[in-house]
Amino acid sequence: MTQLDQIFQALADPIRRAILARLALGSATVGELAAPFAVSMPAVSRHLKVLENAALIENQRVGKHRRCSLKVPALKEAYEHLGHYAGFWAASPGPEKV
Amino acid sequence: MTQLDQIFQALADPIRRAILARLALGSATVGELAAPFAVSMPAVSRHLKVLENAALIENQRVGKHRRCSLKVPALKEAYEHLGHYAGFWAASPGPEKV
DNA sequence: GCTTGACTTAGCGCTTATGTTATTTAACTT
DNA sequence: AAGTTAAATAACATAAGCGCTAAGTCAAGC
Repeated sequence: MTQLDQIFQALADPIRRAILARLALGSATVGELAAPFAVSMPAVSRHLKVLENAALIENQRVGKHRRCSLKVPALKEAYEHLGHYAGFWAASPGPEKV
Repeated sequence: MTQLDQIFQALADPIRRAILARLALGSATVGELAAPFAVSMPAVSRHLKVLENAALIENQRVGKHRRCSLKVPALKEAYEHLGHYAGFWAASPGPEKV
């Protein structure tokens, strides 16, 4: 599984995307990240591991908490991959009124 | 599974990304798309279905061939989703020389 | 109308993903 | 030292993903 595979795979889950969106506002602990979701903490812990393996986040212990934060380069890589297709929608306005 | 889930899920496979890259050059039949890969035609057929369900491609029968082509809006949607994070790498140069 | 050619669908096996609860680890608290 | 809190890991169940071969569909050509 390549890096890009892992990144897109990680992005393919709504909880994980929500976690990234939350982290875009600033770092957070695992508990804080888990709170909004109706899944158990272990489930969130594993989502975080998926994100970490994709290099989308990193974390660091702070006392008994673990503080997670966004890791930008992987996001950028995915963005730039899709950017190869940018010519298609740059050329034409797109389906905004379709 | 949301649309965005399906799009990113579809993008998480190297064969499917290669198929999209190929289609970026122009439409192609299923056989043409399958040729470069060391997997069976049914496998490619299912990859195409995944891409189709994600609205990343569409296809149309032409005689006994099926001609596939890129569907831009879904691609754009994924791109724009990641674009929300663009501020992060726009602000700082990024790890190009790290 | 039967065959050929281009796919798709079905059925199977294997691996990966996701969730749960229970247990463990690690670090602060008293 | 014992307890509490934060999070990870283990063990398990279920579902989904991806591959294959074999069989079905459907338009073209003879």
